[in-house]
Amino acid sequence: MPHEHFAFAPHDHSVCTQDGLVLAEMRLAETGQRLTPVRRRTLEILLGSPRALGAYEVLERLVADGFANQPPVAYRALEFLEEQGLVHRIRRLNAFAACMHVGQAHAPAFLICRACHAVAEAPATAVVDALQAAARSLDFTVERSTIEALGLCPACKPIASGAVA
Amino acid sequence: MPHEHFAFAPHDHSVCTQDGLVLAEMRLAETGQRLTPVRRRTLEILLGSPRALGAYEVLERLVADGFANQPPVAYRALEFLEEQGLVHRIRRLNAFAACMHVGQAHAPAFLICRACHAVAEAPATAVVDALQAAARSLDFTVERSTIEALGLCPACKPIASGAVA
DNA sequence: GGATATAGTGTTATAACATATCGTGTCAAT
DNA sequence: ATTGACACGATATGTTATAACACTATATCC
Repeated sequence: MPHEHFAFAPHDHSVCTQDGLVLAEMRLAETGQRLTPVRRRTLEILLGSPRALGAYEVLERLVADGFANQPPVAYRALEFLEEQGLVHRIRRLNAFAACMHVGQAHAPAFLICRACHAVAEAPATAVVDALQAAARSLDFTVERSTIEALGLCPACKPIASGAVA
Repeated sequence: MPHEHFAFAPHDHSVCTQDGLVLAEMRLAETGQRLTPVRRRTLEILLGSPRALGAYEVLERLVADGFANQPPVAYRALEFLEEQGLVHRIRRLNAFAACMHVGQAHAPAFLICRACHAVAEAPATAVVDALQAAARSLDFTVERSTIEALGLCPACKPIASGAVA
C-alpha cells in the first residue's frame, strides 16, 4: 500500500516512476506480455505526472522521444496499459493516469481536484459494494464501474474557497 | 418515485415526456429560468428516448425541427438542462439522458446495459455516502460525483450471455 | 415609449478526442 | 524457411466539444 498517504502531497515522482516500472515489468512477465519501448515510455510519462494526461499530451511527449506523431501510437499504448491494469482512464477528464496500486485487486475511485487538477486513487471497495447493491435492486449485473469525484484536494481547499477551475 | 419500477422495462415514453415537461416547467418557474423552444425540444427529445443520446444525435433531431445545424445549439441546451438538474450526462457514453427523478434530491448512479444500451438511474445515496467517506480519508472534499456501471440489464442477461456490445 | 442591460441564439471556425485500415517489420514456433 | 501473431508506421477519417463574435429577443427602469 505505497502511495496512498501522499496521494495529494507533493512528492518525488521519480520514485513512483521507478517503482511503477518495476511493478509493471513483473506484472507483464507473469502473463508473457511485452513492455515495448512505446509502452514503457508511455507508462513512464504517466507515472511522472502529478495529474492525468490526455492522449495527445502523452503523444506530444512520445514524439519528443522520437516516436511517430500519430494518435494511434499513443492510443494503442494507453489501451494496452489499461488492459493490463497499469493505467486508468479518467472519463471525466478524457485523460489517463498511471495506476498507483498495481497488482492489488482494486476498484478505485478517482478524486479529481478542480483547482490543481491532481488526481488521486482512493480505495473504494465499499463504494463498489454499495453500487452493486443498488444495481441488484434493479436486477442489473455490474461488470465494470466508473467512480469519480470532482472537488478540492487538501492543498487547494484553503486557497480556492471561492475560485472555480 | 415514479419511473423506478420500469426503469428497464419497456413502457410508453409519451408518459415520461408529458410528466417530464410539466415537472421541468414547474421547476424552472421556481427559479425564474426560461424553457425556451430549443431547450424544451431538447428535453422532449431526451425524454422520448429509451437510451442516452449523443449531442450530435440530439442536434440531428433539432435540425429536423428547424433549428440551426450547429453543435453549440445542442450543447448549450444540454448544458443548461444539466445545470437545472433536468438532464444527466453519461460520461462513459459521451451522451445525455433525461433525469427521471426531477426535484428529488438525488445523486444518481447510472446503470448502462452494454447489450441494448438502455440507461437506468438508480438511487445511490448509499454509494455517494461511501464515496464521501473514502474521500474524507484523504481529506478531499467532494463537490460532484460520477457513478456509472456497465453491465447487463435484466432483459439482456439471458440473451447476451456471451455476446459483447 | 425609449434606453439599456441581460440572456439567448446564430454562425464560423477550430480544438480535442478517438478509430479504421492497410502496409511493413520482427520474432518465435513449427 | 515458412507461417502466423504481434507491434508499429502511416494516412485518413470520424466523433465530440468549445472559443469567439455578431445579432436578436426579452425584461427593467426611468
